[in-house]
Amino acid sequence: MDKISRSPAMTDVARLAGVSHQTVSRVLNDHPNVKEQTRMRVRAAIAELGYRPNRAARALVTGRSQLIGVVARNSTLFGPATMLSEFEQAAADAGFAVSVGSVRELDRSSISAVVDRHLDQRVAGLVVIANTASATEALAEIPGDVPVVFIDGDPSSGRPLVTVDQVAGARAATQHLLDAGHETVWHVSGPTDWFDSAGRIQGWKQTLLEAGAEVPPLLSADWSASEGYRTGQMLARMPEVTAIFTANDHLALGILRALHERGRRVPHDVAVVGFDDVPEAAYFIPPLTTVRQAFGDVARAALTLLLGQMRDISSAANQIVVPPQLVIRESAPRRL
Amino acid sequence: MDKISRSPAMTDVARLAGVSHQTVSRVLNDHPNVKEQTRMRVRAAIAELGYRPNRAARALVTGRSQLIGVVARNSTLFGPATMLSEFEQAAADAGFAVSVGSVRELDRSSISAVVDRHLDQRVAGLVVIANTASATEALAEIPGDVPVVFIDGDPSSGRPLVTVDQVAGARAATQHLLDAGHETVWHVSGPTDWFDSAGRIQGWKQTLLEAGAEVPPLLSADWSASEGYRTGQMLARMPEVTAIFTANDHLALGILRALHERGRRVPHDVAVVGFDDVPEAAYFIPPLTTVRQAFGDVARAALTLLLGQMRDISSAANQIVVPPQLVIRESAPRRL
DNA sequence: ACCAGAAATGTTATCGATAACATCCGCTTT
DNA sequence: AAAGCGGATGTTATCGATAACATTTCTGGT
Repeated sequence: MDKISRSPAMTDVARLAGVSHQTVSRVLNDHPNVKEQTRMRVRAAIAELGYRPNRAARALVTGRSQLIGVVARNSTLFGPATMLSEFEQAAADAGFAVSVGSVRELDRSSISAVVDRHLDQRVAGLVVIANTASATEALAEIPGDVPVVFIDGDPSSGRPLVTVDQVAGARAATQHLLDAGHETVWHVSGPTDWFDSAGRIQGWKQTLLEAGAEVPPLLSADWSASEGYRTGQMLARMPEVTAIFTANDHLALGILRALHERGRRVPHDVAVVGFDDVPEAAYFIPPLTTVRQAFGDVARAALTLLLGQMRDISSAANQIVVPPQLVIRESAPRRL
Repeated sequence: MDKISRSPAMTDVARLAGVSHQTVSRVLNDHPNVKEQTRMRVRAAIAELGYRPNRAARALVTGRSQLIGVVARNSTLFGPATMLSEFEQAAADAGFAVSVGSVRELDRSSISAVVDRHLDQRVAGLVVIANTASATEALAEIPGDVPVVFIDGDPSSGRPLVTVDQVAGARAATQHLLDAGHETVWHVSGPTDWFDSAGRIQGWKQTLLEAGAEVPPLLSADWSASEGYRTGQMLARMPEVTAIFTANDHLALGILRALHERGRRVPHDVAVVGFDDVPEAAYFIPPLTTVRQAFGDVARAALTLLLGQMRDISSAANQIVVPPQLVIRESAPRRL
């Protein structure tokens, strides 16, 4: 009757199987020195009782849990949200739970607080989605003995990091527009303190310089359709603007509307290229040419790096760069 | 020197403060029977050592952690993603970490697996974002002694639940279109096994019936712009269609494009109302009239219910319904 | 000044796992 | 046949907190 009162513990399994609890532990951890027959007996007992190990107890004694802590800025932006979702899925497949600690701002003290909360939980590893420089500064808060991987952080930090090749994506977008016959390409960037933005600006500028094209003044905005619209209202007034590369698809959406309102046809008068390939980009008016980021690949690569560090903490300092892919649609066709 | 070797534990604090570890525990848990002076001494010792309690140890002895488990379908859909983000923020403010366990499908066995993983972690409570009926079935898997709140689930289940009033939102949208002078309103719904979809369909139909308007055949789709486009291609061919209410904004986007391609002007020929009010809805062509859901309110309400149950498990069975809000823009103005 | 009862603090047991060490057993080796 | 060895298993200590109970120290009332 008191069998029901609480979930079974290792000793209950041991008693039923007629072994010591340590042997049960060995079976659970695939220790080699267990006789096959004993192993099966224990397995049977586990199944019969519906035993499930208590992670808290394990975490207490090993000092590490089956939990991966993620530090991210609280946002519903497509990139970060997708990244989180993909990472969570990858971690689940590997048997890890994911504890999300989001912060309103990526400043040092907020990050420090979230990291501390994660360390209290004795997380097995940390993933920091660090899209601004301020986040990188906070890495000082993270002790050296806990595995960490940065997603989207500062490539020059030397820390293990996975990121999409923003420069290459921007180059592909810009080059595509030049190849279509435009004299130059205007760029509406994201917030300049984001690494993503910086990489895209760099790729855009480099491509123009190499092609000997004029580099127009940089316009920057946040990531919203709203700012895209505001910026688009200006660009629409300038007849010399025939090609625009925007730092994400939502900005592009706002720009498309501003162009539309001013009677400038896309792509006849102005060609537009976005970044991200949000699922609805193919249904903008007109369908958006954009750069797709393989968030799933990034997430899986980050997990792989993290698992590597868990096995051997000194295996750090690997950096993985995932290539993006240009998706050509009507807003910027191959040839006008 | 071995001070550095491991993070300080309660006994270290106790020694420094000259009290027993139990007194430290009392200070930490705001037990009333501690002299003010002792309390301060302990606090000082805590600060000096940078002591932070080990959650695993606490979870082991209390059988419950400072972790809230969320079960959600893996998706980047605006609604679920926003909900998760908002809930995480609310939980963090209340001192809880959130462990996300996402599933590919909301079928019984997947949910059961995720719930088990959460229970292994000895979560303090569970939140199930249960937007389809199949998820509700799986509630049988959840033992009765762990606090649970459903978001978006089956209102008739009797379980504690927080949801947006989908019926009211759909009524507002439909009535708005009727008031603008349309004879009837067509509806493109989401997947019919979602509660959201069902509520919106119900509100739409009721409003038409009460107004004595004809009820057109129901069109259903998934939530994507792609399906919206496909459906829109049909609707655009039917001259009698002058008003469309879609189950979310992305569907509306696809429909807007299909209408545009066929030369049907919005709102002159056809008025369109969406649902969600995604941030970029104001920048569609034309800006979208839609129904805004207060996800933040839902998330906070869910947390409140959960905390209530943690204090007193029998306090269950509260249901909270959050009203939505019609946002009128150009795709369906007040009067044509 | 004394005693009861409450307030403040201390002691010991406990949660459920792994770590470290001890033991037992059967085999090979000499 | 004794010694040595390694595989299989058991025993005991341990992680760091809270729970339960024990003890000491204040109070206030007479």
